[in-house]
Amino acid sequence: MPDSTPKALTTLSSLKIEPGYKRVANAIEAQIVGGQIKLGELLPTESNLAEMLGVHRSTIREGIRSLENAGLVQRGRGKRLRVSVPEMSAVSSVITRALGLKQVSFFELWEMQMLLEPFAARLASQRISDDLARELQKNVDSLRQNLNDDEFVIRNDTKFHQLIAEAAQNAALTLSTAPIGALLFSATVNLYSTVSQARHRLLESHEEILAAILSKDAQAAEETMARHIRDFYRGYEISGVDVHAPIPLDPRALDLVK
Amino acid sequence: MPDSTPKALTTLSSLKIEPGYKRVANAIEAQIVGGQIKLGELLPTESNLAEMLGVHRSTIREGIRSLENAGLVQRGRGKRLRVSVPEMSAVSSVITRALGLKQVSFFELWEMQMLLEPFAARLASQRISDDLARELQKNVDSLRQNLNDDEFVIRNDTKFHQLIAEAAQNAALTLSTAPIGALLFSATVNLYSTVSQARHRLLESHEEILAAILSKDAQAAEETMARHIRDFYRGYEISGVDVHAPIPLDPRALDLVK
DNA sequence: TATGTAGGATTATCCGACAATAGGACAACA
DNA sequence: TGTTGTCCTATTGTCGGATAATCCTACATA
Repeated sequence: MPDSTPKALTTLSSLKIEPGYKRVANAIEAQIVGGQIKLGELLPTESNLAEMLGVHRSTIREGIRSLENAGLVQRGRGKRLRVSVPEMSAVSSVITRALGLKQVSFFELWEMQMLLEPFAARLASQRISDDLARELQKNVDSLRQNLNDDEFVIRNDTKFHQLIAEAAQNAALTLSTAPIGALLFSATVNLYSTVSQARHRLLESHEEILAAILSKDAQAAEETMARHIRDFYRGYEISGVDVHAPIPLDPRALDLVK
Repeated sequence: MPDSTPKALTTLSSLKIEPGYKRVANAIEAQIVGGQIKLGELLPTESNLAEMLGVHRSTIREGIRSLENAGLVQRGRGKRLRVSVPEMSAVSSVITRALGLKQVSFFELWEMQMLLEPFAARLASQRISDDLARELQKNVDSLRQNLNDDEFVIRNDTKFHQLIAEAAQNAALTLSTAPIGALLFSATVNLYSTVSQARHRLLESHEEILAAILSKDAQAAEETMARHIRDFYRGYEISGVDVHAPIPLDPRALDLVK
């Protein structure tokens, strides 16, 4: 066999130039990240950008799509492009999709939840704002009243944990918990219809956790939440699904984070 | 003041139809997420898609950009579109950018790191593969040899934590830690040049952690890592920067996750 | 004060064309 | 045999230009 990789010249960098639409995206992104264009400001019109960067308007449009998807710009028919802080929801749905396609297992997600949620509950008990406290209270109240509506229960549950994450006032934490919660939705869809007691235990747990948070008892908040998550695991086991099998990605899970 | 929100008709859903490119993106995404198109397969050509969906090729192209950015499809000049699992790096950079623009503080990130890293170290000590063990060993060795190259130290440090997260074999965990590590890079850039002892302590810590993981001592792995992260916090404080100020987003941070 | 209307600005979509690249088939050559 | 050069075709990348749909503002009207 002849030497297929000669010693010299093995470290040549590819001199391929990036396609135009990607250069457009990078250029605009750099302006935003670098702070030359401030948040909330308007971008030049597509026609202007095309002129400025010396490419056709179609190319500009393709480049901007990338940024739009990442949440860096918002656009609308007839409206100018506006620079915006990426909505957490936009980012969350990217993560959710990725994890879903990555075929993560229930166990992996649960493991993370078991780490994050009690921590979030502890922080929430110390930092929750009056507004969020009210909203959390309302959330639990409405759960009590709609305990037999499966769809409602699941959405309400997701929202409950989302509110607690928010109350913890840590953006990185919020961003980590949201996709996990959304994905576990897929796993929970059939849980409440098969395990009838589950919904009552859910309500009790939420009430306990709420009480602990409102009374600013960090220790109790952490513990009740931990118990709640462990309960969740048992419920899943009882329903008979393999915890190590990849979670089937339910399309509704993506709506959930939006 | 007249009633600006009449009682009836308050729950009308917006009947705005989505623009074409978004419908295109959704349609293709649904096919992928739903599993009709398997990973690694080729998508129809742009022209075919245009014909199938009844829109112009330009519209198809714009729709596909969104998916490309999210990492769902890969493309290249003259090459057909290929469906792919989102690269973790693509997702990480979206998260990193979002958190950066969201102006998160060092404290927020550190708080998360303090939760995640010791946990990752514990799992890694129980689950690490031989391959990763070797790579981790090599990582620490090369740190010992390049201890005076600031840029190298920082990249090496990021990689160290990334490897441990991988070793924990939990995709959700990896995805949470990567962006946090990358962003803290921005914060660390000036640390080692100002605090001269820091780099030696860094090496010692990494050696300790490595030893704990390789000997599969979960307890020690968790504790040494926790100490390491706390050290990091002290170092940052000493350098005199306000831990609650938003982290300035260094462009290199985005390269780091790629 | 609220409602209707006109006009310009801007994005959304379409049309059709050409350039650039990838990939394969095949001949020429050492 | 294995390498190189040359063709061809399929496909993406970019372009120039056109039209429709929508937003925004100003102004008129009741």
